[in-house]
Amino acid sequence: MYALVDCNNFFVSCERVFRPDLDGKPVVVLSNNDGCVVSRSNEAKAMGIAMGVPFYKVKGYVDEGQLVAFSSNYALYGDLSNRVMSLLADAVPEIEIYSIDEAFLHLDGIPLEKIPGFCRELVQKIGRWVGVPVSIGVAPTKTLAKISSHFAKKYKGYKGVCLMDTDEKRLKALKLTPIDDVWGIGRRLAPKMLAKNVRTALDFVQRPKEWVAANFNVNGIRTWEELRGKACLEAEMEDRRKSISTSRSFADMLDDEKELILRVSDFAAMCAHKLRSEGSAAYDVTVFLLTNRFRNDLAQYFPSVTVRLEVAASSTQEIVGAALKAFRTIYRPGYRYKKAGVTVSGIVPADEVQGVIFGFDEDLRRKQDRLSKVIDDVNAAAEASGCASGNSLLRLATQRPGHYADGIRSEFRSPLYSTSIDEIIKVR
DNA sequence: TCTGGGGTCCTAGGACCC
DNA sequence: TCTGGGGTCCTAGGACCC
Repeated sequence: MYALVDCNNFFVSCERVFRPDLDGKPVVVLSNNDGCVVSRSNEAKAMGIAMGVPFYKVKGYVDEGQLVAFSSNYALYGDLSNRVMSLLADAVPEIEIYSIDEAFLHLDGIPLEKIPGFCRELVQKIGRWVGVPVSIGVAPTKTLAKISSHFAKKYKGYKGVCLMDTDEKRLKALKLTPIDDVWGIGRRLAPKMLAKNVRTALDFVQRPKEWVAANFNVNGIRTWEELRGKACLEAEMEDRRKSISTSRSFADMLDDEKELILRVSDFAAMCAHKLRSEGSAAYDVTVFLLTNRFRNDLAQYFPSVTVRLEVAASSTQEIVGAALKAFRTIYRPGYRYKKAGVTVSGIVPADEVQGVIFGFDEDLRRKQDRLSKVIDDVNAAAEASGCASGNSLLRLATQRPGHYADGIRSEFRSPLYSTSIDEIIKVR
């Protein structure tokens, strides 16, 4: 059996850990730049606030005092996520962390009759020790465990744990699950299903396999098998990410080349830092620019280009250098840019990088890597001591001066309750 | 006025090879 | 006049997820 552990309204719940006065009240958390609603308390959902709605459409409620909004605080959510995940990892032999707020547990070895008690204890432990409410769905496949967790979340009677251990329960749950709530059926497939008169998960599993194969690709067939109780999504135990991105929308549109160079340099430096922090190096550096797609009255331009390095790199100088080279080939004056980003891919372990290319300067590479390590160490020490936060005390001259969050709206940011030493002292 | 960010996988078509 | 068959790799675009 698989258990899917899912944190309820995760970002909102994280904010409430330090603001218990907000329990039972309508609360939302906003995306970067205070753009969209990305997490809602049950009370906010009940007000009709949709997932992903642009914030300006509901800001009126905040002004009237009917709704509390928070800018996103990823340092806080990341920290609480780590705490939840480590409790889970201690409880079972195998865990797959699926996202910041979800994990699959493999329950092999736990007798079926003990699973409900085991899961309820986990729910209570996480509630007591971290303060975040979680729901657990248990079923023979991951897709069914997802559905099971929806029931655990939706109906109070389950007390946070729903077990789907018989065919009877499975079919009943499938009947109550609209097809677009199924994991793997998204924005495009759902209308296609409805057009073919498949309205619920039960309608889908009742179709013959040949019908599924004729109408959908292998993912459709996998979803169908999973819903019928045959597990076909294996553990993806990849320990190394295949790509790393850093991108932001700007509070205002930018057209100045020099200003964009500062931003692209920052994004590239952040990618390089993330690469080093997991002991990786990358061959490919992609830069993209986007104009404002919501402004039909303005000229649109969405260029993207990838530069391939001869030898995988992770130093700030090399990644930023490649990103600026890429930027220069796509930047066109006369457009107003709303967003830019850098992605590094072709990721390999840093210690397997070899300088076998003719003309590759291994001595220079060693110096660059040593300099990057010094930059990381100094910046980490600066941040820990509170004299520079959120960004690098040490940075390249092509990066922006000041805080990296400058020029990005975050009007409703909560304090760094759990990761800033000053805040931790206050809370205690 | 104001509309996020970070990932993965699959597939079709083209380039290239023998 | 008549012009094969089979394979791999890469890429862009599309789909999905949170």
